[in-house]
Amino acid sequence: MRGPMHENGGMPASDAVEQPEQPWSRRRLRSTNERLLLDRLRGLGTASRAQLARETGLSKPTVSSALASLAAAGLVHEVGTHAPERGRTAVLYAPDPAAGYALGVDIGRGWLRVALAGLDGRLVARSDVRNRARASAALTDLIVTTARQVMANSGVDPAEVAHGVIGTPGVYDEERRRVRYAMHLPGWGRAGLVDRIRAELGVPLEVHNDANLAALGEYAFGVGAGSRLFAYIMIGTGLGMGIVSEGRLFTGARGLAGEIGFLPWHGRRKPERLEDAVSGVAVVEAAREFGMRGQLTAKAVFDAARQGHPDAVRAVELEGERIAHTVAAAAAVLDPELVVLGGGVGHSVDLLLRPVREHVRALTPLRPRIAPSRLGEDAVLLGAVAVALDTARDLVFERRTAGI
Amino acid sequence: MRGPMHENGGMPASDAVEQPEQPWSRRRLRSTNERLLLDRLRGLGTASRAQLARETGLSKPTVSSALASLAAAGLVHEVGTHAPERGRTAVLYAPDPAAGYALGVDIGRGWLRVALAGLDGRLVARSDVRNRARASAALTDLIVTTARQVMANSGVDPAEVAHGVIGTPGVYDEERRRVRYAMHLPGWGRAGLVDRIRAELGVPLEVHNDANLAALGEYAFGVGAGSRLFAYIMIGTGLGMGIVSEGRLFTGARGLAGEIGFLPWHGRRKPERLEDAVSGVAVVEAAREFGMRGQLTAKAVFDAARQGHPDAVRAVELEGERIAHTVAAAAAVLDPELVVLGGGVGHSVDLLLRPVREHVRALTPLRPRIAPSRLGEDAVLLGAVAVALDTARDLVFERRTAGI
DNA sequence: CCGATAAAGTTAAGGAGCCTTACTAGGGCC
DNA sequence: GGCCCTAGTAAGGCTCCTTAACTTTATCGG
Repeated sequence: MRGPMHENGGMPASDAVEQPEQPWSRRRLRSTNERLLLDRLRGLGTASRAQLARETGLSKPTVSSALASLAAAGLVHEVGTHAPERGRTAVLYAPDPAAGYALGVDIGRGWLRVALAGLDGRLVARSDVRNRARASAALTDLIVTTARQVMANSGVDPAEVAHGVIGTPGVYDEERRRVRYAMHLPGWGRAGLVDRIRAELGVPLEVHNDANLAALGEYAFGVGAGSRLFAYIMIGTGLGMGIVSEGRLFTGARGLAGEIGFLPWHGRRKPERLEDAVSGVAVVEAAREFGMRGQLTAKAVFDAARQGHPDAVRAVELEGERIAHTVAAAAAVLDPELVVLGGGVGHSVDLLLRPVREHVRALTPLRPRIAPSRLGEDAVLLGAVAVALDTARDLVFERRTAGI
Repeated sequence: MRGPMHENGGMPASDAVEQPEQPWSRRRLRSTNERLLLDRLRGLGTASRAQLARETGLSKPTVSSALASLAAAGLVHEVGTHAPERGRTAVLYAPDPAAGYALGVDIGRGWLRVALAGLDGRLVARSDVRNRARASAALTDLIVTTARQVMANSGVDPAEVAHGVIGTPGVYDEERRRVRYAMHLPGWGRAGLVDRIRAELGVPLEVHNDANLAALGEYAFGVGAGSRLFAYIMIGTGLGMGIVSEGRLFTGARGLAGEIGFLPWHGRRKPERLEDAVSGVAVVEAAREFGMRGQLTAKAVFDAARQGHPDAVRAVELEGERIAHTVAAAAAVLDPELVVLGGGVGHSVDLLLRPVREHVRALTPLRPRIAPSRLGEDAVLLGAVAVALDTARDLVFERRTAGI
C-alpha cells in the first residue's frame, strides 16, 4: 500500500505557516505587494513595470519601487527591452531562476531519481540510478551521493538549495522520525535515516507519500494541470490515490486520505482487501487462474494481452473492472472532474482505459473524465520538485527580503 | 437521494467573493484590521480595547480608532465595564447581534422549519409547521407565510435580514432556477420557485442541499464542532453525505461530492444502487424478507427491534452492515476523524451504532470515530442558519463600513 | 487622606507606504 | 520638427500604523 502524506513531513525550523490572525501593518502590506508582483511576474514570465501596474492594479510608482526592492534582493532581474507598437521602449523584468533551487527525490523500488530545479521550475540537473540497495545504509548513501552529484553537475552549492522533498512509499512518521508501511524498500523503515540525509546534504528536507506527490506532479506539469479537483490512482506494487483539490493536497484528518487499498471489496470467493485484488500481483494471479502458465509478471500478462492471448485479455479485463470499482467509489465520495491512472502499470494504461471506462459507466452515473498519466514514471519526481519549489519560493522570498 | 450543494446557489448580486489577486491599498488594510477586531470580539464575546490590543497585536490607538469606526457603523457597542484587580475600570465592547439577521429554512418532507438568528448566532425566533403541501404553490406560500411570521414575531424587518439559506433535498440548478432530484417534495422541482420566494420575502436567498447543511450544522453547533474533517451521513428517505473540511464544505468538482447513493454495492442477489439498499424503505423490505408481516414502516421495524423481535433485529443488523459499508468507503477515500450518523433514522441511531461500529471494524483498519448526530432533526435548520450567518456577517460588515 | 502603583485609554509626533498629478524620456508617424 | 503615444520618475499629499509620553481612574499601604 501507498501510505499517506504526512503534513509538514520532516520539515525543519522555517515553517512559513500562514498566520491570518496577525494584524496588517504597513510592512506586511509592502511584502504582500512585492509577493503579488513576483507571482505575477512568474505567471507572465517577463513584463515591464507599466504592464505590471496595469495587471496588478498597483500604481506605477509603487510597482517601480517594489520592483527595485525585489531587484536589490536578487529576486528579479532586467532581462531586455520590448518596443511597443509605438511609444518608448519598455524595460523588461523577469524573476531570477537562480535565486534559489529546489531538490526533488523519488525513492522507488527499482529506481532512485533525483532532480534539481531553479525557482522558475525548470530542471537544471537530473540523475536516475538503479536502486539496488538492500540495506538502510546503502540506500541513504546512494541518495546522498546521487544528490551531491546532481548539485555538483549543475554547479549549485547546497546552501543555495532552499528546500528538498523526498517521495517514498509509506508514511513519514514525524514523531518517530521514520518511514512506515514502506515494506518494499528494505531497511528504509529505520529511524533517523531522513535526519541523516538532511544532515549530510545540508538541505532542508520533507518526506511525502509517493502517490500524493504523483498527483501533485500531474497537477503542476501534467494532465491534471489547473484541475479543480482530481484524483491520481497509482497502481503498481501497491495501490494508492492522491487527491488534489484547488491545487492543494487533500490529506484527510490524519493524512490517510486516498488509502483506497482499504476500500471494502467483495472478491469473487471471499471478501478481501481491494489492494490485494488490484495491483501487479493480482493481474498475475488472475491470469494464472484463467489458465496462463509459465513464469509470469504483470508486464508479461499485459504484453500477452496486447498480442491477443485470450487468458491474458480476460485477466486485463478483470483488472479493469477492479480499477473501475475504485474509480466509482472515489467518484461517489469526492466527485472529481478527472481521474488519472498511473504508477507501475503506466505502460499498460492503453489496455486498461477501455475496460475501466466501460465498467465505470455500468457502475455509476457519475462519470469523471478518466485519463492516463502524462508524466508516467516521472510523476513522483516532478511532484516532489513541485512541492519543494513551492516551499523554496516562500523561503527564498522571506530570506532575501528580510535582510533589507 | 440527497443531492449536492450547489455552490453559490440562488445567491444574488452581492457575492463577497475573495479576490486574493487584488493589491493591498491602505483602505483594504484598515478594513482588514477592523474585521480582525470584530472577529476577535465575536470569539471573546466581550472585551476592552486594551485587551483587544494585546490579543491582536495592534497598538492601542489603532484599536481605539478602529473600534470607534465599528461603533459608528453600528457593528459594535459598549456593553458595560470591567474592574481589573487594580487600575482604571475598562469599558467593554461587544458585537451588536442586532446589526443584522440571518434566516434559515429547512424544507423537509414532513416538516417545514424556519429560524431567525442575530449576528451572534442566537436564534431570536423559530417556527416549525407540518408540511402538508402537495403542490408547488402551496409549498411556496407556506414558506413565505411562515418566514414572514417568524420575522414578525421577533419584530425584525425583512430589510434587516442580510441573508437567508434554504435547505432542501436535491440540488439547486442555478441556470434553470429550479431544484432537481427532490422527488419526495411534490411540485418543488418547478422553475422559478426560489425566485418567487426571494421576491415575496425581500430577502437574499441561497439554496443548499440538506445533507451538506446538516453537516455544517453539526460542525457549527453540534458533535462535529471544531473537527478538522468529518462526514455527516444522512439516512432517511434517501441517502446522502455532507463533508466538512477545515470548517468549509467539500463539494467536489461539480458539487456532487458525498453522493454515496452511487457507491457500488453488491446486493445479495444482484448489484444494486446503495441508496436503494440503505434508507428507510430498505429496512422495511429487509424486515419483510426476514418474515415480518403487517403494515410496516421503518420506525415500526426499529421499535420492534428495540422490543427484541428477532426478524426486526436481523433487519436492523443488516441495515447497520450496509451503513458500515458506506462508512468504510468514506474512510478509505477521505480519512475523516469523525463520522456522524443522522437524518430520519435519528431516533434509532442507538440501535444502529453497535452494528455499524462492529462491521466497520471488520471491513477496514481505518476507524474514524462514529457518533450519533447531536442536533437530530434540527441539523439541517441550524446548518442553514450557520451558512446564512457566515454570509450575513460579511454582507453587514461591508454594507455598514462602506458608507463611512 | 495621600502618595505609590497599575491598568485603561488618549494625545502627539513620526514614519512607512500608497496614490495622484505632473513631469521627463524616448520612439514612430505625418 | 511637431505630434502622439507609451514608459518611467519626481514631488506632494493622504491614510493609517506605531511609539512614547501623558491622563485618568482604580486599589493598596501607610
